[in-house]
Amino acid sequence: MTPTFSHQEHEDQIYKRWEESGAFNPDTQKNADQLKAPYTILLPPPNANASLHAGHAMFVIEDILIRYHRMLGQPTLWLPGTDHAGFETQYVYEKHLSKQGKSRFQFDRETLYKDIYAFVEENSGTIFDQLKKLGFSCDWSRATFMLDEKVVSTVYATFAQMVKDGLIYRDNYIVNYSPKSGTTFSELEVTYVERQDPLYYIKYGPFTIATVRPETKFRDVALAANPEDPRYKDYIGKTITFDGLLGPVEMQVLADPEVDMEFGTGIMKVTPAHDAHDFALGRKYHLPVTPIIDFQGKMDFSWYLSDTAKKDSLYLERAQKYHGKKVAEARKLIVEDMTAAGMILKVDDKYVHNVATDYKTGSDIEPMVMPNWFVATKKLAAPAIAAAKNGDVTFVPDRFESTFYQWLENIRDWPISRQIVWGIRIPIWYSVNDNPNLSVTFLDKEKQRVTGVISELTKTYSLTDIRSGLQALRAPVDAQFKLSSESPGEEYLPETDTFDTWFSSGQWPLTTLGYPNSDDFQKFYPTQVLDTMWDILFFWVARMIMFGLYRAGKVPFSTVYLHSMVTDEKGAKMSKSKGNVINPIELVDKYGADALRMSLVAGSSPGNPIALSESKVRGYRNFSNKLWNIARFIILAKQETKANQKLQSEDEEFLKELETLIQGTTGNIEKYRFSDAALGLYDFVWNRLASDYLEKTKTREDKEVVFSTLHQAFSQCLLMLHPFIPFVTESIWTEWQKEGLAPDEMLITSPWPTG
RNA sequence: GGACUCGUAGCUCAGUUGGUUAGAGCGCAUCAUUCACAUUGAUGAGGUCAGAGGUUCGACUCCUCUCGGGUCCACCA
Repeated sequence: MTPTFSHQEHEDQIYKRWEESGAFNPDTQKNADQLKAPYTILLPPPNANASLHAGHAMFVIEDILIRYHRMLGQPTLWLPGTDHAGFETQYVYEKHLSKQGKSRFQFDRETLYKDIYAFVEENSGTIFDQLKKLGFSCDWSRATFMLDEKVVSTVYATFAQMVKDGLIYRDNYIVNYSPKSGTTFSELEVTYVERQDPLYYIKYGPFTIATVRPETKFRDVALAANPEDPRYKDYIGKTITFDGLLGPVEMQVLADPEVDMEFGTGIMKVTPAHDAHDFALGRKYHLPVTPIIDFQGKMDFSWYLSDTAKKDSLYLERAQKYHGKKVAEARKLIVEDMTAAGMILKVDDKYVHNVATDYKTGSDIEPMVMPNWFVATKKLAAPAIAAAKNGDVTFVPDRFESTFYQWLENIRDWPISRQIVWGIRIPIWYSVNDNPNLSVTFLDKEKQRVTGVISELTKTYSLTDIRSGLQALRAPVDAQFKLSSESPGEEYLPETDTFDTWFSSGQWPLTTLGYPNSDDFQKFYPTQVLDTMWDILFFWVARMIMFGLYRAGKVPFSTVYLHSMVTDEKGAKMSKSKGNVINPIELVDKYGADALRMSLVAGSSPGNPIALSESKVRGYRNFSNKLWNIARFIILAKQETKANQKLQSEDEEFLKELETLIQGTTGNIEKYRFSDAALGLYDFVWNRLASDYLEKTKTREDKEVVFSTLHQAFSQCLLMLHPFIPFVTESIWTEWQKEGLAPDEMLITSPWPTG
């Protein structure tokens, strides 16, 4: 044995031996007692084309649990997989395209999908190799990709069931639309940023209204004031007339108690098409929805320009000037014109408000009305709340239980359609005969983009050409549709929207285990622990609980463990822009996987951040070396053991402490106190066993007693340390096997000490 | 605006239902030895446990308030 432990020399071959031994697979795991309850964890699927970051390394918690339960002799399954990460991946691919001077709009959706698939395939696989470097004992034979056939078929079956149960509906709804990304975002994916914008006080006949968005004024459909407001009482229910930039305007004044008398001037305009609050108000009072911004984020005045008959040339000129301009640009022009016309009474330059932005690109979100597929969530949420209340699912740390309720009790319906190609297509088809007003965008034979209404387009193009060049289809909210994974016939065009990523990943426990009839599902569902970071508690964990209960009638896991967020050494969140990202693989190469694993576990507690630093990793590398040298010392001190050895009191006391350690470590793992377990072992081995007992007994005459005590104690420590630092412990075990100091069974499948 | 969380040694953090002189790692200082390990060993310095008040025989631990970080949710045109 070398004087220092060289992780490079051992880690890869140890991993190979574990894998070849069949230990990772519950069907071939040698020590599995099939009569015992299986133990299962699903690895939260990283993006297929991702590479490892420090957050993934935190899944070491799962490896500890898996290895511990494997050593208890349970059939143990840690099922890995990868996510297609719809939006994320398409975004990466688009950047890749733009480097080649191309854009996604040059491809029909089917070709684009195939290209992205190939791209992902080429860039996938590295994440698994990296997880292996960390020593993760996943059953790779069961690895699942989010777009695998078995996943898609289960997702389709769930969707069909939900349609049948009336949980799916189509609606025109105000959504968070990002013109830049060209898709809708859920409430969770929108980031609000504080910003200072001018607040304009605009003259509206007898009133003054305050707004940061003067460009939408042309499509206001009403005014609203608080019924208690004495300033406007007399106007309520009346229609007022005044001159706007595009001619005379007539508008009704509504009374609504939600209007804040304190804000601005106490009277507001109502623009249902471009504001969530106004949309709700519009619904309440049955106001028309009148858009003025299109899906490219440009001003659309065609509603005004289409009828030029009775309009003043000045008005027409203005409308033409604004038409087709980007929102920000149009706002500038409109403010100029309003100022010139004396309509702007005051501008508050210091107005600070929160603006919704696209969490990915940072550009502004436009609230827009569009047809969407929705999941009615109330009925799904109720059983999930009940499951947590009656303890079917518990949270570590438990304070997350209340945030879980808070979210589920206020859950909103979930828009599940995404206007992107990369994902699982919603299995819906529209008959062009039944739906003459389908709006369609496709590439013709010359690869030119054509957009129009299907009843018109079919006069010029064949349906086959439209179908094969299809990019996007927008069906009216009341369109007739057919649910089917395959095309139901010649006259059908497919829905082009895909499911929100979380719609499929929310079914991960069902899809990976083969709901409803596979052996795996019968055996491993429900799983035991779901370990992830708290940031996706709602996105993902809550959805899995809802889907699990909905389809299988049981929560998919009994414990939700919310592991630490890995930060840099100063406690700051790692991010590329800050330049403080620590690459875990570099640390593994330098100090070994064990050292990194210990660093992430020791001193971390669930739900709280954990600071990672190189010096900490170095310290735990030294611990690996310490173990290695204790093992060497014991080999050198090897003695024939005699029967009826007489222990001295220091031996007995030492072994008693070992006993306490075993109980403590076991208890700590069972209670998810991994840091305590790891630090307890660290302290015992280094301080009690090596610095204290080993040093004190060097001069003892009864060497065989000392040897056997040390040998026994250190063996037990190796067993208990194995889930935390598997490589060095297994390496030592192998050396000891050569010396006849360890049994033949590999450490990974050796029995956990019972004390 | 609402909720959660943290504030303990220079740094990063433990401190399990309140109980004797508050702990670890790293860093620092001094010394030792090449002994299985210099990726070592020994010794040591360093904390009014953010502040104030309260409950208690007793508070780092429980309660209230204040100050200061962090996170999440909601969001007023």
